[in-house]
Amino acid sequence: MSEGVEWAMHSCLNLAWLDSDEAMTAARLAAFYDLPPAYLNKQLQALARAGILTSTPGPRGGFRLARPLEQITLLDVVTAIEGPGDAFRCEQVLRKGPEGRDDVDYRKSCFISQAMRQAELAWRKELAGQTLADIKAKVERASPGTPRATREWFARRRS
Amino acid sequence: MSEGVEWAMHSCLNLAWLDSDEAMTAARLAAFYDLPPAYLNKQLQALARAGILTSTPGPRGGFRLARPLEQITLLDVVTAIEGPGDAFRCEQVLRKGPEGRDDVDYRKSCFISQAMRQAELAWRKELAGQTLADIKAKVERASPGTPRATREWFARRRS
DNA sequence: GCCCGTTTACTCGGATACCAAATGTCCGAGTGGTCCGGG
DNA sequence: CCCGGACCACTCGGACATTTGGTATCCGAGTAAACGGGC
Repeated sequence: MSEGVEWAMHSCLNLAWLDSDEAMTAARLAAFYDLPPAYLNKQLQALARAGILTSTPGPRGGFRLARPLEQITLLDVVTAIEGPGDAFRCEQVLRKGPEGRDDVDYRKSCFISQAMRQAELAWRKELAGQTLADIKAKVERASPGTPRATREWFARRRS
Repeated sequence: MSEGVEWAMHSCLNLAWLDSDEAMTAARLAAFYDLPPAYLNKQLQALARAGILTSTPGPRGGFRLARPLEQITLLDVVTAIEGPGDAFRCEQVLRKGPEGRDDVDYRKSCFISQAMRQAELAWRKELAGQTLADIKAKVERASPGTPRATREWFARRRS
């Protein structure tokens, strides 16, 4: 799985801890975790394309959350970065076998494919069951100073 | 996910349909689905290292199942091919943050990491809940001629 | 005919190329702020 | 002092390198069978 998933989730949390009326630059968000700025920008673009963030160019521009964290599941973020395809992609090897037929979609009929799909479905269900708001609440419960510290760090780095 | 997982599972099923007292060559198993022989050999080696297959060199050598299908879960095959690592590998980006500490294992404490791990756990649980014997039974129920046809195909290709 | 040593052909196993995708970087289009001149 | 326009700095967005891992291939070590000669 791509590295950008982790970056995207943490950056979304940071965005949630900032005043939502001001946009945050990709460069600032990258500096917070010492990440390559241009590459994080690429990931944030993916989030924007997925409708999770909104992007505004020009001075005072940047990224901000497109909707409240309660409406952003972990699956949303993963899908935005990794794409909608399944991790296990059935290449329909049965078609090349001696009994293979061209008019059959083995992604549906092959029992191995079905089992793998079922497992990924369980994975997706778990991810869809947790929102970033849940994560945010857990973090604030474990270390209540995080929101204030994060805001202050970005304010100090405004220079 | 690697292509080899699909190849490995189908090849294990084919091995199960053959007389288990004779080993089957990687080249024959590859020819059944028109796969690159040397590359399938590589995947079968991984299965052998994982203890799923046993390999014997020399003439009349090849691969055979190391244990009955009932004791081979889909997770076993996936782990053998993909390795034991998680798909989502937490790079502990929090450590590089302003509040990051070197003596903390963020793979354990980070709530994002926990959530992703929980989802993968559900995925693994689904895979571990199904054995190749279950798949084999489903196939034989859907198309009972498969075992005989497979045996005959390999017998005909013995030349 | 039977046994044993040699040859031989066949298999896995790992070392070696190749290629696609993830990772990382750079520059241009576009926007909003800012500054300056005029009223 | 207030307003309008031009300039400018800043940001995203996509196009362009680089590196890593998956894909594919080839050749050697080792083994068991087969063969031939001797008893």
